[in-house]
Amino acid sequence: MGNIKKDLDNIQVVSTSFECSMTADVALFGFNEGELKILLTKRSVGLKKNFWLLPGGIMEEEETLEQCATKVLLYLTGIKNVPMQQVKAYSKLKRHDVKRVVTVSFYALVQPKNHPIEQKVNVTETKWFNIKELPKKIGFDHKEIITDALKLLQYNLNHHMTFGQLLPETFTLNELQSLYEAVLNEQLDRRNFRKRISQLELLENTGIIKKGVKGGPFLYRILK
Amino acid sequence: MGNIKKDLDNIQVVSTSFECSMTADVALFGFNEGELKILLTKRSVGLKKNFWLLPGGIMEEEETLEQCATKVLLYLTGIKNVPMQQVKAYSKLKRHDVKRVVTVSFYALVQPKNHPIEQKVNVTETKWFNIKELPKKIGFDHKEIITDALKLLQYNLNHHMTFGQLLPETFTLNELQSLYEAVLNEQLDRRNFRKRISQLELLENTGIIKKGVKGGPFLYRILK
DNA sequence: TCAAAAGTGTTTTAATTACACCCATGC
DNA sequence: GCATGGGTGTAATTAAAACACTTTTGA
Repeated sequence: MGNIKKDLDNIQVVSTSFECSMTADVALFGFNEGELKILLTKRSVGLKKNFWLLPGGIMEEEETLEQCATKVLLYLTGIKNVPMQQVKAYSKLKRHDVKRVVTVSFYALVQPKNHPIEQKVNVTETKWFNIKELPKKIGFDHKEIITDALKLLQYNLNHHMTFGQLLPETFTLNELQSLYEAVLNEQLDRRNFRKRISQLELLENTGIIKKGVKGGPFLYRILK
Repeated sequence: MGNIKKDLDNIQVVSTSFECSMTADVALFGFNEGELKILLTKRSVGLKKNFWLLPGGIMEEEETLEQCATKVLLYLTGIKNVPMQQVKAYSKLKRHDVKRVVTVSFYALVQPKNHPIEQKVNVTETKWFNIKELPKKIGFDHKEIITDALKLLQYNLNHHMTFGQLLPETFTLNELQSLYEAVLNEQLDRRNFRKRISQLELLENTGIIKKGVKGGPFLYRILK
């Protein structure tokens, strides 16, 4: 744990305190074709060029971690206007190869089709991966970050029906159920699911029937 | 959100990246006389001399945030060998008066009687406060940190019966119940509580009866 | 017209809640 | 011996799980 005398002196924040680079990493989940996806990038500069990474980048002096997360997502993928949910801080000593970097992870939820990926500077490839089929070469500790983010997403969906922008503004109950099934990775009984959702009283039936799909399902929206 | 061109350049971690002081703050909970307590300190140096603060201090180059949390608790209070649970990162721009400081909070659980407070350098006063009777003048954003830590403690106790060292190694079921009641801030039915606990199958009856208390209650311990 | 998906209720089972008496111990 | 806390079970309620047929629509 280092030198005790020095630590004792430095426990107060003073001008000589150790400083550390901080980054925000974003686990961006998408829902598409009944599958839960996550967006990974390959960078053209810096370390880990041959590894898939979460969008992430360093925090500047005049921004919070939340703002940083929003910024890096925009700059690396062109995606914006997505609420961020903090997950966890990671501070292992050797997690970055060159220097000490502490990262704080966030997750965010979008529909991929609403956010066509913009190829950005410093990025060679950006791709949606099925959460069940992640690539082997994931850089840094981003595999662990993805796992932790998914757990929190599962918890929040299950307990508060928070699915952000994973679905369009109006959606059928079957679309909602298949989202639950993809996120929780389990099959659900249709009637029990609908009963459970309906007694939360968070949705309203728009009265509009979705066209182009057999059965003529109603579209629902989140109750304001 | 600052200068876009500069941010684009700096999204990679490079030698010129912004660096920031980081601290770990510890919400140390104690259980005593049927009440949930939290330990706050007044510092003799630095800012917020007239404010109560959580034990906390800056992270050094060669330690993780978890190690830092362990260290600051030891140096400010003499308390050691307590597992830490990460709660959340706080990164508001003006949260520290002098310079940019990002903190990550942890909670830990002890019995105050096992950890007599050692008056440490840089500390003028250290005191256990009933969680329901916190002082008005709490510095920085530590009030918010306490609230968030308590919520996580409540969740973890309720869902996983994780009460750390809040109780001695052996304890009666009534002691356990009154811990639950203090943490969750609600009354529980004795028979329903015991049924619920017993079907978790996490405790074992030592067969030993606790002396000095009427009724002759059995002592239990956590099953290994 | 037929294949595919939507919509809907009831029964069974499990979990939670409410509730009262006798026993053991310390004072 | 009596006041205090310890220990225990059952009935009632509520929540969760299992389960099948009819209707609607697109192809």
